[in-house]
Amino acid sequence: MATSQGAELALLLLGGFHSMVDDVVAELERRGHPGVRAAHEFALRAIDGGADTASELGRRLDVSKQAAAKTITALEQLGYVGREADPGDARRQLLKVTPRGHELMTVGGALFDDVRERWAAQIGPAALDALQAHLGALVERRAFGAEDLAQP
Amino acid sequence: MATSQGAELALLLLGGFHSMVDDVVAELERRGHPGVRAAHEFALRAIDGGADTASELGRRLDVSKQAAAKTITALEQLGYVGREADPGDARRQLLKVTPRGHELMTVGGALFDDVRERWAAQIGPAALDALQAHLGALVERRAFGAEDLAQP
DNA sequence: TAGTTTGGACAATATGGTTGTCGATAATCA
DNA sequence: TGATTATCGACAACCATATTGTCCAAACTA
Repeated sequence: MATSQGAELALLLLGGFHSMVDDVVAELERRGHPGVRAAHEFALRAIDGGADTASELGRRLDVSKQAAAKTITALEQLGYVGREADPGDARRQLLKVTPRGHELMTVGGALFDDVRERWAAQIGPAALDALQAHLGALVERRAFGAEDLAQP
Repeated sequence: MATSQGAELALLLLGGFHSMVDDVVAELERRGHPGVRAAHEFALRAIDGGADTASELGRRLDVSKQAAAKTITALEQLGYVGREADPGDARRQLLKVTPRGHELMTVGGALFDDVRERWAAQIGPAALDALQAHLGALVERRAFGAEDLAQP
């Protein structure tokens, strides 16, 4: 029966994601950001976007707060985020993206855009825009979905 | 700076994949195939497509043979594949998809197609076909990429 | 036949996720 | 106000899925 069209599509979506991410991560390594995972990138964006506590990050990333806390620890050890006590709430540890963290976001974002541009050159900018727009319509954005990933 | 268009696209690709897979896995559970992960589905398809040894499966899935072997063990325990000695090569353990395995492939494929149809209804069949075709052009199919996945 | 590849297994390890529990602080409401 | 409830973050135990490295036996190959 050959692979179903639907399964094929799923594989393409995953393949596309990995293709972009592998590219970006490899280049990031070359540009002074070794040890970065795609998940870090996305978590960092979420933090910068307002998820300033571990619990909130967990909610936005749709993972448990414990998982989020682990990611934060990693990000902290890599020097991308800092934590400080919240003066208004003694339970909270406020997260703040460091300058190096912002640098990573900038570089990472540019690299993602590079890949996207390469893709645009291949199938045409209009087609890619349409692809992205349609995908956006299909996938109700759950704030910031960044799960998965692997390869050390 | 908002999220870069490129990063956005990557997230959408991942989100789309997860959206399809979560749906299919949940429905599969309801239809008598509990414990199945998307990775199993894809591995099974690869095996049925000719990856009849652990090493070969690893190559096609682009993971280590050890990882492939573990997947095979899982698939075997779930009753989806069988192993038998290769009469022509004493090192090999030949893999064979069981009838239940084929049943899973059929049902799983249909479920993926269902999701795809729902998507087609949302953005129009032509748009979805174009999306898939373009994605296919961008992602040089590496035989059968099925990595990632998570949530127990 | 000697040397190299290959298939599969085992062990150790890493990553990234999960529950569950807990103490401390905040928030709510009776 | 004071008691209950909710939330934050941390710790522990665990699980799933990968990874590398090592190893042996079997199969090519020069």
